[in-house]
Amino acid sequence: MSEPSYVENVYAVTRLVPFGRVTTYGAIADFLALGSARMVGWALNRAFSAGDVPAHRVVNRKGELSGRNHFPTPDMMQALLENEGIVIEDHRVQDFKQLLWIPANELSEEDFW
DNA sequence: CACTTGACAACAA
DNA sequence: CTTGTTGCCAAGT
Repeated sequence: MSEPSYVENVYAVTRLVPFGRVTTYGAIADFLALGSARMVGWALNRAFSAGDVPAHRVVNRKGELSGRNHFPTPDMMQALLENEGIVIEDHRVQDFKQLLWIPANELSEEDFW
């Protein structure tokens, strides 16, 4: 098997985000301990098209749906999140801090590898 | 090879 | 709220 690229790691972590929860670019970048938040954004850009990656659960550090514009339709991201019970207002996740799921804190690195 | 852009983060003013 | 700065790294021009 090919060695996991940075992009594949981002996909893997994104798939681990629980239903009804969200994570941030920084949280993923911190968990992977390489690259940067920018790389995560770059990777996620292809994520939704690449396969079954719940990219809608990834938001920026303010809880804003910064990537909604990259979905087939800008409304799709919010719709998907609301479908999971997440309340969105003004393109921002309400109770963001509560819903935030940080792999580095909720998950063991060894468990992921 | 040099420069710019990008679903960013974090802080400062 | 906006604007600016620094760090980060790949891809595009």
